[in-house]
Amino acid sequence: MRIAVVSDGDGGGWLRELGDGTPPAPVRRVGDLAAAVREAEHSGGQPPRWVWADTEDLYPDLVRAGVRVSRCHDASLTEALLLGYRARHTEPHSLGAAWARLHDLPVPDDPVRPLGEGTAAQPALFEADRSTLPPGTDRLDALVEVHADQRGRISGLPSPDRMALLVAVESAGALAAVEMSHDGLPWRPEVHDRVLTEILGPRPRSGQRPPVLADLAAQISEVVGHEVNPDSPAQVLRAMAWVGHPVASTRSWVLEGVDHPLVPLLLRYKELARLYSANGWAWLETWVRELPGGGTGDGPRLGRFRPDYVVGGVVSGRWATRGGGALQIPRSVRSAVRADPGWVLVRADAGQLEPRVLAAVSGDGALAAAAAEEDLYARLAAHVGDDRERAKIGLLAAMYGQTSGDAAPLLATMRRLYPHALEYVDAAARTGEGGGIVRSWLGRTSPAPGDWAATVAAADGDRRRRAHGRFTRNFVVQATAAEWALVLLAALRQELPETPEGGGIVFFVHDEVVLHVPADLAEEAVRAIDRAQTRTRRILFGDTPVRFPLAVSVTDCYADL
DNA sequence: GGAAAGCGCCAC
DNA sequence: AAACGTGGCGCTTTCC
Repeated sequence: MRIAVVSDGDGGGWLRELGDGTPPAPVRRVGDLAAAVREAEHSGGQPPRWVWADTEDLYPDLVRAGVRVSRCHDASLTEALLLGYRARHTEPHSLGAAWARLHDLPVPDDPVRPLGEGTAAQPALFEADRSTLPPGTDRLDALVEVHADQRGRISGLPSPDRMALLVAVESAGALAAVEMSHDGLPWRPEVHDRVLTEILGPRPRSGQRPPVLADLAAQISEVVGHEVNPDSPAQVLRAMAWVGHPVASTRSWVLEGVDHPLVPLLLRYKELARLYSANGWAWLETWVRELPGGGTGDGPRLGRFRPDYVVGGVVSGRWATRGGGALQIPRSVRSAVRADPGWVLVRADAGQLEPRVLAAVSGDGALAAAAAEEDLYARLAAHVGDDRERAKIGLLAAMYGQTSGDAAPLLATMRRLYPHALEYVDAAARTGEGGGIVRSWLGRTSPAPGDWAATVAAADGDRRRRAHGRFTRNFVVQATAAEWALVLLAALRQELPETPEGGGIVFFVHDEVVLHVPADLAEEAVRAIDRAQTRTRRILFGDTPVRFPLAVSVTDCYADL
């Protein structure tokens, strides 16, 4: 059963059951939307699929009210996928935009979502309507109409089941994203502060460098013979030339090739300055919130990092985040990620996901045989007759479109041993070089290049064509890997046991999920992960021999993993 | 004085 | 060993 729902901006809303082929049920007005949703969700039998305009608008308030739903149809994300399929990525995809296109009316721009509008913001129960529908339009009618149209467009596709699955898991991902932002990644502020102080020295007043950085900067200036700001690439470039070692850039790997006492100082400065500016005390204050009452008594101070996830924020279907740099938590501060007392972190990490995906989608028998193994690259090395590291470089080069350096001779070997796999990515690259679009396994579509005629005619047209070929070459693999991760996430939401508030999936990044569960639920969580991964492989690739092994570990601290 | 570009590093 | 895909983001410099 599907139930369309809109909120009234004041805690209540309207619901309407959607029958398959039968006339829709009458509209139901409810004063307490969260209570109505909770009731329908637990009324016995299979829970409904909630049809709504935008998960980011509706679901955070439900989650704050303590309500979780199992399934939804996010009309906005669905519209983006369907527009993308027709290579119309740049067109607005809100409910209002979809409705306007149905009625040949001017299409409104998508609303801009400023930072922190997710669950990170302070509770503001059922915020004002953010609809892009024209004033006076019945929002529930519009939603029902757009939803019916979307289902029709899906069923008209060459592979409707795949797009239906993609829509379902994209929507489930949106639910998971809101829940993860709400629960947050457990983060100990005092551990983070201790790490920073050990590496950088005590926290400085604002505007000053921490002691260790200040000392390094002074040493650098002393070696050069005059004041140098190591944060300025231009000044570092001049300083290197001044000491007799001109370099083309100040990138670390370039400097590493230079033998001069200035180099280790600069490299050390870069490393520490990065930590200070990207994940230093300012980051900690901005992004980690202590739980109310979490710091009482002798216990540790419990905090939460709550990034704002952007589902579908990357063309390939990977997620982006808004603020906090959640996709790049550096190893040096991961020791601050600790389970609460009595709880554990369960991490599941898909190893070698992209080559396995390539084996599955291309149907290459030899690569699939290697991908049936726990360590794909080791098996590859045996095939190729080379060491593991070089076999790995060869395959990655094939997927990324690298042609120079070490990879060139390896590629020829790869092409001979895994012809179908190589042809799969080569074909995608050829399409891209010709200005065409490619699709993932479930039908997510690469954006069409901008004015292609102008691109080709440009002075560097060849370079641009090849760059677009590398993009489409990688897209077919990366976008399908992202789908695998989305299906896993959706399956995991269903398989996981109920946990107390704050438990469940708390972090997700490309091919890795982190759960936070009471210690006595750890074993059950590990079993749930195992069931979810089995379902994921079967749902996506049927009876493929390819395995997608997940490294699962249970621990107190993310740095241990 | 703020926006945008350029650089560089972090993650997968 | 170093130019090969997707991103976020902070700092400096340049532009208006």
